[in-house]
Amino acid sequence: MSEKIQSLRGMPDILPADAPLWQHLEDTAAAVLRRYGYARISTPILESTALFTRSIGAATDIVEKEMYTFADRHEESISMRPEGTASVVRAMLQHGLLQTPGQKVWYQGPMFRYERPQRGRMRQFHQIGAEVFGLAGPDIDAELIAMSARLWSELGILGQLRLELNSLGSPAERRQYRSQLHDWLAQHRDSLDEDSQRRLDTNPMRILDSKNPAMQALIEAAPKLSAALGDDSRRHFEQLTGMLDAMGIAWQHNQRLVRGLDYYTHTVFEWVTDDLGAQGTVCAGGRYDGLVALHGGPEVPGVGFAMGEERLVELLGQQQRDFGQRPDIYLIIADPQLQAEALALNERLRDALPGRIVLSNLAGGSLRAQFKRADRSQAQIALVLGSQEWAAGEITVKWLRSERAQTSVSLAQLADWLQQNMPNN
RNA sequence: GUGGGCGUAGCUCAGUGGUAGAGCACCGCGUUGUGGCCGCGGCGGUCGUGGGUUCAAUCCCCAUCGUCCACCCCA
Repeated sequence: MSEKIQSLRGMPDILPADAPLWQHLEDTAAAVLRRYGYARISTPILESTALFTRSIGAATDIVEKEMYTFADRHEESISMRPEGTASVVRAMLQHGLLQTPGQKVWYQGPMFRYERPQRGRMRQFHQIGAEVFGLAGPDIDAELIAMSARLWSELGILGQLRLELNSLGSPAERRQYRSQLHDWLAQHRDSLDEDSQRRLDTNPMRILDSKNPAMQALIEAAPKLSAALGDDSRRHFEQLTGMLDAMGIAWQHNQRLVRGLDYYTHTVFEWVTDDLGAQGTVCAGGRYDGLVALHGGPEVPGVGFAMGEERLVELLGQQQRDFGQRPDIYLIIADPQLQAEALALNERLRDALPGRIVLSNLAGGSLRAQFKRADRSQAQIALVLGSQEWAAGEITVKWLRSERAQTSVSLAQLADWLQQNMPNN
């Protein structure tokens, strides 16, 4: 007796029942991205481990303990991508696509992080992301954020989200603030909780967004990041917020928003909801001006974001909308002798009505059983083909979702008749 | 990696130290050419797995795996 094999922990199947939600999200996102001039890029799931350690930061949790890393058959260390930006930068650079400024690309696909699963956090999860290269000004930051806001609005979830915004300044300013913060926190080491003491030397800025209530007073008293910004950084941020205001996009300045990845500079932002439990960030991004150079490329600035599809799908699922597409026609075969004729008839209908969903009853069954299946399929119309109809060159049309009277239509005119009589939905 | 909750039918869950039930779903019949509502019948479980206590364990104990939620981290 063999044991049943199950899917790996944290790697869920996405079942047909949820497919319409995913399809709606991905279709909507693709359409919005297209309207802003983004082209799709697809990169491999496996990359050199060094790509991620270099860009995400060797001291981050993602690289330290969450990557799926292993040696391939030639003992090269390879990793499954934990996020999308590093791969996109690599691909753009590798193919010389950064020569012209203003490249806009987007991607969609699975990412992998070895974490303990919980609501909104899986080991295999999916992101849709957008990246823009070669534009340094706040205008593209603003357009990028506006594009995300438009997507939320088209998905009907804008009201559940709030935009949090911050500036990390230039790499130099960020570095300087980091050490200033570290020194200040080190003086208060005794007031830090266990987690924060551990973070003090590895990633002191992360202490700022600690959830521990006992830490809040200390965090309030700590030196502010905004005070460490130079004139250029401050102007970038002010121009960005001015543009957001002009576009009517509400935002909040969250000085504790520091983001997890090492490569961010200047603008960082998150779209957050209270409707998903502890993992409320639905989309996050920012500017990464040093990243391309870090990978041996020219000094090309970049900015982008990534959204978590699982989290957005859950949000969409909370609204009781129906994204599924229902069949239009279900063909009932009243006489088993007519199976071949029935299949041929439906092929002709599919030729004539390309926009319609046309089902054939398969595997026989009593008329009663076939009607039951037709009803359950949610089809608008049941067609009944039996020996009586066949002899007369007709077919029976029965409306399943309305009280319209059952009728007979000649087979020769069936496609035209359906065209004229079936409502478009 | 840490803490807590939960594992009984496809799903949601009851239940008892003497090897199990409901609702929904599914199949059939009531109508030998008509679905939905209703009625009747049926299919379906090694009670997560392994060990221990006991005459006897789905129930008690231990371990293990899975799952959910939170911490951490992050989309």
